[in-house]
Amino acid sequence: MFPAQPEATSGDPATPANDAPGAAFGVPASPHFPKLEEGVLAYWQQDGTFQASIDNRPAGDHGSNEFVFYDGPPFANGLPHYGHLLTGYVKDIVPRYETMRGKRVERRFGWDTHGLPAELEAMRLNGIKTTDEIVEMGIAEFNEACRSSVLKYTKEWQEYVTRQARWVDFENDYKTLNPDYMESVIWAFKTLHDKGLVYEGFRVLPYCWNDETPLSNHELRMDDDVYQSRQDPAVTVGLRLNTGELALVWTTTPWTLPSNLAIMVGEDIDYVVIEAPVPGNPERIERFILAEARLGAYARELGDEPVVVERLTGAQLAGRTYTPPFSYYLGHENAFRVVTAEFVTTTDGTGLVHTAGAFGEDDKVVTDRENIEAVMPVGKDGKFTAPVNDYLGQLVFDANAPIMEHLKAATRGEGETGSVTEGTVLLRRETYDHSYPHCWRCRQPLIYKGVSSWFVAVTQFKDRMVELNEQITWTPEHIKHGQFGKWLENARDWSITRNRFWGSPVPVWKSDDEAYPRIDVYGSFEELERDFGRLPVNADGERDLHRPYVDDLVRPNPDDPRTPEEGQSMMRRVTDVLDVWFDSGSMPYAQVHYPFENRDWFENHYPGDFIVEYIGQTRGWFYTLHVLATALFDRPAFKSCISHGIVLGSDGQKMSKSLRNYPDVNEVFDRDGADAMRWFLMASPILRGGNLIVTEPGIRDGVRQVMLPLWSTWYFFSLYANAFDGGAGYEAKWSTASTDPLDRYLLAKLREFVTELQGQMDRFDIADACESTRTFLDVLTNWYVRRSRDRFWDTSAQDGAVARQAFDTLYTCLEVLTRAIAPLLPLTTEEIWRGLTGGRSVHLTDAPDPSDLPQDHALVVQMDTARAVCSAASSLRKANKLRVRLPLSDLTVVTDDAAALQEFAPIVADEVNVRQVSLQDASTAQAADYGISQQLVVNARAAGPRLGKEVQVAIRGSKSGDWSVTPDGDVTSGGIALVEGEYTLETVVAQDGDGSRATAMLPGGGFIVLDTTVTPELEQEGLARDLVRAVQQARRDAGLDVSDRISLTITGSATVFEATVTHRDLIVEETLATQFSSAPQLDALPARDDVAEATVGEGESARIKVMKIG
RNA sequence: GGGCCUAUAGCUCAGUCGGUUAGAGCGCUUCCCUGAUAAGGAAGAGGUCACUGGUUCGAAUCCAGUUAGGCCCA
Repeated sequence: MFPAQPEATSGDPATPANDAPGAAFGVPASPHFPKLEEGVLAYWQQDGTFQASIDNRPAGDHGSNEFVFYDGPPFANGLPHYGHLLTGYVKDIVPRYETMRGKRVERRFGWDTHGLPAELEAMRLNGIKTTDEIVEMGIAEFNEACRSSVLKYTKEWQEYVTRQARWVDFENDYKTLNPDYMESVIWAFKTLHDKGLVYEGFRVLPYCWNDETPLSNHELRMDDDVYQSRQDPAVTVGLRLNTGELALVWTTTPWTLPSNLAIMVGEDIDYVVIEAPVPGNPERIERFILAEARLGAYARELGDEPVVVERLTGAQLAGRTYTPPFSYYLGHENAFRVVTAEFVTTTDGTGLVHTAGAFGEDDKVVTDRENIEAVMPVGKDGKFTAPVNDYLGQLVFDANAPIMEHLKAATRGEGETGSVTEGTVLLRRETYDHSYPHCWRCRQPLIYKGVSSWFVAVTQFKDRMVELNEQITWTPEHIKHGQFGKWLENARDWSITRNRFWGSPVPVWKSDDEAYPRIDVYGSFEELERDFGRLPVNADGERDLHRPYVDDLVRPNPDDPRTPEEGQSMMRRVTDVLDVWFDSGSMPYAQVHYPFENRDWFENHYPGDFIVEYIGQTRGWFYTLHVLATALFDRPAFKSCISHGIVLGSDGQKMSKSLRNYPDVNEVFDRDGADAMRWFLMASPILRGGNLIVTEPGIRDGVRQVMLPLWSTWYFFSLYANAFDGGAGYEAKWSTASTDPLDRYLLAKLREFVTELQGQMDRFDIADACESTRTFLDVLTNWYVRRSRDRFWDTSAQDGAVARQAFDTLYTCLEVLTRAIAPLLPLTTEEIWRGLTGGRSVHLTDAPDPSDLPQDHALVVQMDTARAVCSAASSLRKANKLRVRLPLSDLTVVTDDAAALQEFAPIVADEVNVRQVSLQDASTAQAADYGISQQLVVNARAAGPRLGKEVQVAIRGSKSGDWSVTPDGDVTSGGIALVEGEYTLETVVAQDGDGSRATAMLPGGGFIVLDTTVTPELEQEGLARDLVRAVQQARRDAGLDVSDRISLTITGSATVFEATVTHRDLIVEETLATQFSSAPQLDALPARDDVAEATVGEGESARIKVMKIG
């Protein structure tokens, strides 16, 4: 009996709506998939199927049989959304598939735990806003709050992931906050340092002087009102070039002028030198340089039409030197030159930009390029420090006023000038309204400021990164040399430190006295213990590399000969923590605590075989994995990568909780199920890099197109296998021995499907695999099962041998199919496969081997032709208004190899309801018979290269009929001679035919002719079939089971009566009537509830009464 | 402002090496079929392959530019 494993599902999966046709011994006609899925999930849980699927497969020597999958760790301080589910499904499908292909695939779940989001959440929960308050609260307590916030939703995550049927190991997971993980991370830092690939420098960031902390760009976008309108003073200052002119620069941050290091110009911008008097000093004529496009903006100071003395481009200006506006950094190496920069525009200002290096991101890039060392005379409180002694202790914004006063005084040659240099001129001061960033916490205006940071010198090995990228397979392909490749080519050094609290520590200890410099870098607990005499331990006495415990490790500076009493300097850790991306990029080795453990394993499992994340990770995880892999191991970190697109809400916008523009995840699980969602996401273009709009109808579509057909086939099988031999049932077996053409076709088609599917899965082409599956299911249900139905209840001939073959074939097909697509629909296939075979789990089996199935491509092609014949014939019936139940005498099929279709003639005859299917070779068909003619088709692909332009003439000739064939077989079209292979001659038929027949072309060549003559005899049989149909409907309406025997009464006109007499056997057999009577008088049956009325034949009325017997 | 991607039926998307009649699913209209299927079949309507120019005997396809949208960077 099927299902062979009734306990596979818990409870009764049948829906209440399904009581009419009756469940087939426990297999419901229309299952409630979510409930079915929960049953399977419970079974896996209790059976330990997941672990068994791994244990089943040997790892091989040095893990040669392992497929290595890296889980990109999510940050779990929120609940999972569709994006997580999407990657989760891919992260499940690929390992499941590889497992069934014989590989051992360990899957460890990973958690990303460090970083700013955790800190912000902890600050919010504790109602604090500044880093000072964190220190006040205590770093230990604060970090404890971070730790609990990032692990807050792990339980929910586990539930979601389990519900989506993703098999992943939560017991043996990795967390970036584990001491072992962090030890590997500092090992990586130290290794990079030993290779000379990390250095300390400045990083320019938005900086809040009030909270005394740099902000991330992420924080800049925190609120819409971070950018507020603000009035600032703007000054235009002339700086004295070595060639004598005054280069005019414009800035809205006068306070950066004391730190000026260079002037930037646009290479292709046109500049002019003009002569004009100095404002407030009319006798003093100077030569000024500014962009020609900006002349008009300075008409007030320079005159409407100033005398242009010289014109030159930015490129010509570059290289000149000048005297800085203030004298603090006079003599600074490489500084005070005119340099070119791409971002200089002439939309405002003067077309010359002053740069102070460490007070702007672009500025920093340019000064780095020019080897100008940044200066930083502004302290962490935003106040000036040495050597800018004139404004010492003043907040930079407050210093704007005295700075401008000093410039003005120097220009006029009177009053206090501070440290303004000789010859510097203030041309204009104005007030400027602009959108300016403010701190999202304290609302004070931010400044851009260089802060100390450690960098990975990516630029040193980026060429190697580009080379190693060639070894990676990307999906979609264009990522390789596009988004990712371009990013690599333009890679900059990576700032890896953050002046924060919750993260892996920067393992660098520095002397606290510059007089006795020393730097120590540590890469393990052991090294720390060696130098400090103890390990960093937390309050519970456990090894812990987090702050503040690691900061407690302090020791005297060995390079300082003084004694502690003499004030010996101490080695103290730099207080920064590492960028969280350093954590996640370290995941391949850190998750196994390499190199402290698992050295051998790691060496043989790196690079990983496969990763998947969304396309934005080309700048994130994909990138940091690649940087660290290249720098540390000179290998790529992964061999193959899918970067998928973005999941959008139903309105095409980003998913947003407030807009409620996407269906709730749990609602979908509860209503449609995890396999339905899996199918929806996996069959979509999102895995090719496109975007995806999540809609409820889209999800249900997959259920209707794939899951229901698959299930219905299984239901059909179980229904009739169990009903076999009067209910005794038939134990179908795995067999490919059937000689029936439909069976052979199905198995050959199945083989081709499995081959195709595996090719797609091997390429991780999941979307195409889904499409192939959908196409095959269509063949299975809408051709094979539909055309084979009567064989399944034909238990008469040869002791039911016909039915047995059909059952065995369908069993075999379902068994192979469920194994083939088990990764794509793991829950549904599990239920079916277990019901079918009684085995433990489809996921413990091997993927199907195509060679177990018969190969017969010719048969597949022929059957597909037969299907085309049926389709064309149906179209003719429709055009001639001849219903399919009305039998016709003949359908003639004329094709090139008609004999090959002989085997399928009965199938076609039955499908299109004709008495006879005549087959005729095209070569022997007489033109006169059907009004056929020949048509010339030019093969442009073949003829084009030889004929060139002439081919168009030949094509026009073939279409207009201007072509000929000589008796010798020479073909000419449009006057152009064609040679063998450049043309084909096809037989065509007039598309209409005359009154007694209808003709139609077949898509692959050939045509069909349908005899449309309706004789009285055919008319009568058609009527009888109408009656059968009406009786079947009556059976259904009466709620009878398909195998119930009935007593049948039919009444109607004389025409109806005669049909029941002539076709009594047909009616009785088709409707399982063991008692039958009919009468030539409609009213012989009264019009009552249990009597059905029907219109049959050409408008004849009939009454039908059906009664169950026994 | 820069880089990358996308633009094909009402909707969502395929479209191989450039080959002359551009496909699928969904939706719509009409008809048909139904002893598994909340189904199925057929026909029909629906296309300036975003636009402009170029290369070519021939362009949805290759090239350049334009427009619109998306992602990332600035």
